[in-house]
Amino acid sequence: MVRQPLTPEQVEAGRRLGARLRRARAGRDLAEVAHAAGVSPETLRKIETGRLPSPGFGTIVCLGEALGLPVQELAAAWRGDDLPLGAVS
Amino acid sequence: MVRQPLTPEQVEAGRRLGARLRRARAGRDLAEVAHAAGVSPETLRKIETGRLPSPGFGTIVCLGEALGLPVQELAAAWRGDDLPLGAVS
DNA sequence: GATACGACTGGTATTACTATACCGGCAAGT
DNA sequence: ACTTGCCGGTATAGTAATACCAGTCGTATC
Repeated sequence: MVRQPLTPEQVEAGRRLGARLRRARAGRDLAEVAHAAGVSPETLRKIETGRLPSPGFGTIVCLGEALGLPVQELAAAWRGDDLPLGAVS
Repeated sequence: MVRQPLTPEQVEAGRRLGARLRRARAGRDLAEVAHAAGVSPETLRKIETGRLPSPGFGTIVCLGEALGLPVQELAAAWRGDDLPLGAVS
């Protein structure tokens, strides 16, 4: 085996992570935040919409910094330990 | 542009991250830890040696859990905010 | 000393995915 | 209508993740 496709669970995790990031960004301009984090706007948008389910570690760290969001939060969102119930939009 | 190669800084960051992981693993068997984290031993070895400078976010989260290492620590190692001086083996 | 065992290393190969860019479309605000 | 910002689709270079292999080092065992 070489590299099996992402499991649905990983895709789900990516979606949670993206939702968390989007919520943290709130009003700020997407392109602005992306630039501050050192990633392209396109990439950030795809992460937020869950189309990049498992971004690079550094990418997430930089985004967390740009958003003032602790990495721990993002890890929790990724694992799903974050929104135990139907929390939030 | 499509995806420019990793910058030397990113490679450096990957090396720091790998070193941190290796230190955290300490005595434990590499294969055992890798299995616990849900990654292949080969992959973990490459991360530890810095040959995978920018692993997936989920990969690092799982490894951190398997090693009992907070993600924040790993993020700090990645950024270099961790070992200000010549700290440690 | 030679052999064997165990764990780590560097190299190569392969597939799936990331990160980026460009496009046309759609909704809201001016 | 025009601009601004987000969206989904497509395309592409480069990487992640995995596997296999041969070589090395240290510790035993013979």
